[in-house]
Amino acid sequence: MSLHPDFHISKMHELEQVCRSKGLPMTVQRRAIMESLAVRKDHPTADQVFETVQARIPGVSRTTVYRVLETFVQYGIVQKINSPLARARFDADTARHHHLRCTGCDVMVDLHDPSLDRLPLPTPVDNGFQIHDYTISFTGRCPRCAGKVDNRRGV
Amino acid sequence: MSLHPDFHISKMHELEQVCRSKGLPMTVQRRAIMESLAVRKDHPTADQVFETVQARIPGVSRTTVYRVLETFVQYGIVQKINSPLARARFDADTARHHHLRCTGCDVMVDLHDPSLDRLPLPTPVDNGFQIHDYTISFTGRCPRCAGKVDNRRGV
DNA sequence: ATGTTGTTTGGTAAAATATTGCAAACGCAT
DNA sequence: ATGCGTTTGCAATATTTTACCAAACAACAT
Repeated sequence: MSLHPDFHISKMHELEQVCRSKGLPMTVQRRAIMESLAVRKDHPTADQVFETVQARIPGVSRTTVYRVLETFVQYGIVQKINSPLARARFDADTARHHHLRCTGCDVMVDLHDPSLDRLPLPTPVDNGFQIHDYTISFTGRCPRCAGKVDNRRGV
Repeated sequence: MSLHPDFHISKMHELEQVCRSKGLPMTVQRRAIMESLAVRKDHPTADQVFETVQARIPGVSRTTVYRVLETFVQYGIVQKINSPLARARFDADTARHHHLRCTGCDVMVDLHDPSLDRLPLPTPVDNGFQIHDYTISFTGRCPRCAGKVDNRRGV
């Protein structure tokens, strides 16, 4: 377990703090959505979060889940993560870390590795880009898919 | 210009070779789609490619563009690249390189930097992942957006 | 406890994005 | 030119995401 075992608990505290300091109401939906995301170690799409939240709040609207996730991203307590697939994926861990995606089953997990967190940031050269941050996306095979062939070559 | 100035020309040769060796017909659509992608320095979505191709082949179908891009990805002559946004983006450059995305306008450009291409690959530890490859996604501000505030915080 | 206020939610609709099935058209080798 | 297998375009469909607005809710002050 690379993450703090009580990660989702501290994440709920963070949510409370942000809501309080920004004057945002702490709704049951926001609570359930954050907890559903923070207890997972994969990086679900908005619809996958919706399915999980539905089990806890039967009448919840899909719209709400999409909207709340975007709100969380805007307040910096959830991040959208890099994926070449077409759907956005979300991650409650906003500290710098990296991701492993299995090219067999598309599962995504975290990689915390301090030695990868101190890459020298490229400086603005010919393109003039000011670089602020980065994440590394590793691709490979999870243990369950190690034997199979890729279902999505090149992705 | 970090890429070879005749990149799109050699890319067309590569397409011809792949089609020939795999027995794929070289259609005008495939030619136009590859060229439309290869001449760009940004990394368009399938629909953006469709718009460009439309200008050259007025009756082209959106379906064809989506389909051909996926075919190119399967044959390894185009890659889907990492983006936290919801839409898949495509890149005709399949050599290892990295990407810069502006958090202001979402433009994506390449970063070729050999010193970033030899990162030590993490070995399977507790998670058992066999890592094959990686790309680094840098975020920052392009020259045009350097002064503005982000339109998508945290993305 | 109760009311007030501003925000959020749910539901519907629709926009945006992506995929499928099939007949007609096309590329390529002969 | 002819024939074969593949690709294309179209139309329909599926999937993912956003917009709108009346009703419900959270927070705070009574």
